[in-house]
Amino acid sequence: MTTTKIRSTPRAQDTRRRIYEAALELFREQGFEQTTMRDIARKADVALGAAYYYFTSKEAIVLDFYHEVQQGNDDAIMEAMQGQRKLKDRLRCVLEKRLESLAPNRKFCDALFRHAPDSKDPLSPFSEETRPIRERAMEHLRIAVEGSDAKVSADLKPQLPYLLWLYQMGLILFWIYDRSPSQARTQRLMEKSLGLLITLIRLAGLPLMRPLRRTVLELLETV
Amino acid sequence: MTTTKIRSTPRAQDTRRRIYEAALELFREQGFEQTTMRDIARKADVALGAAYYYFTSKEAIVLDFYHEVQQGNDDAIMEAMQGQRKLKDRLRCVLEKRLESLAPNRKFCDALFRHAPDSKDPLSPFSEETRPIRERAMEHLRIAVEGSDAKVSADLKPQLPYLLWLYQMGLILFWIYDRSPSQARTQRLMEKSLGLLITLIRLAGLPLMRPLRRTVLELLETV
DNA sequence: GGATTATTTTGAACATGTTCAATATGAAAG
DNA sequence: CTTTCATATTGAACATGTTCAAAATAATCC
Repeated sequence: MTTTKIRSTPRAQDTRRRIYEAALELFREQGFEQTTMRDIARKADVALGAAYYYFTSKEAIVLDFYHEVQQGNDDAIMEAMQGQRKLKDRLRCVLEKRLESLAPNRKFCDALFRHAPDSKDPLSPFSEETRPIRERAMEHLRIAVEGSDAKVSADLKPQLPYLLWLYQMGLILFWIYDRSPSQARTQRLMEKSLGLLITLIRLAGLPLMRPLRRTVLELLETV
Repeated sequence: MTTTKIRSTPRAQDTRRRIYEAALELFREQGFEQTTMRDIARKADVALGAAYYYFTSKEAIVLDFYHEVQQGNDDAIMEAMQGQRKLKDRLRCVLEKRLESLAPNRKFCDALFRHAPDSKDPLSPFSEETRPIRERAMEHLRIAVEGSDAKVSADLKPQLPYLLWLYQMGLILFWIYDRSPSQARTQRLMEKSLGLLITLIRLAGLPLMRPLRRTVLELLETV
């Protein structure tokens, strides 16, 4: 990670951790925007500059958090998928676990999408720098497909994880800004869109759809 | 518009205009981020505060620009569509004219999407405040469909302008960050995606697709 | 243990978006 | 022409993300 210092004494690790945790707590309470780097430093009992010694920017803290969450949820996702064979159920596992793990910190997840469209920005989900995170997420989705009983046409299969990842990011984005109680709308959207997705994947397998499928794949090539 | 002062003397209008034009020129030269409100004020020969007397924020200047561009291109779009009957061609007209009108200022259009996902933000393309702009754009797309020889199933028709608008916004976003020479990739993407779009609309008309179409429309209801 | 070097910590300084109280300007009224 | 009042303009002040040179601390070497 760009934001992680490799050489560091245990004491430094501790300071870093203190800053990280102070930040998350404040973000959780007041949101990302409302929280000041000065607030964070004060709460962590360090000088302002220390925060920047350990994190390249305010947003980098959130990225670290995202990275950690993903790591911590690796096993949970795999386990949840164990019993499931149907693609829809397997995908739902991945999506639900992902949202679940972000949930306590939903309030500041919007920071993750701040620089999203610019793939040159190191903090964008599409950037080179965040590739490891992205690929790990895609790997889960690949496994969800692989371990299911769904038939996927051979030419679509290699692109599917990326497509599903896009879908997942879209859903997360919707969830972040979903103001309905308990994000019920996201839940509904997930059910409906999962159903649609499965139908589409199934339809895409029909011989009749071959030209259409080809067009979609070509399109992907361009993007 | 929130950013427009209604009561104002000709002199004020002139000052406003001066600030606006200084801003656009600087944005064009150095991009949105790089340009300082102080730069703008200096170039317009006014004090810093004056800029904020006329515009609620730096981004509001860009929004004004977008508004103006849209207005100025109304006729051009309608004219361009005149001769065309095929839906694909008519849509291409709308998209191309839109990009064309933004092109000289492509460099700072990214500011338009800065607050996009938060529909509560006044500057978001999805916000209540930008509704007039959005509806005007959707109207163009509605006309593009209406005046074409394409058959659209009755239940899809009312939602189509919104869907097309989303599509258009996506394309603009891609275009803004398209680093290929002359944005050739956007051009390719447009052709391919337009083809896909037409096919989808056509397919959606088949009786066989009725349940699928219903699902999509339900999905839209949720969003 | 003292000197040297590397790491960590500090806080002042900077840049910039934004606010606002004070002032200047010009139009309307008397 | 002076007074009055709304409008327009000013620039200082503020908040906050970020940088950086200097100081403090810890680790390493002789």
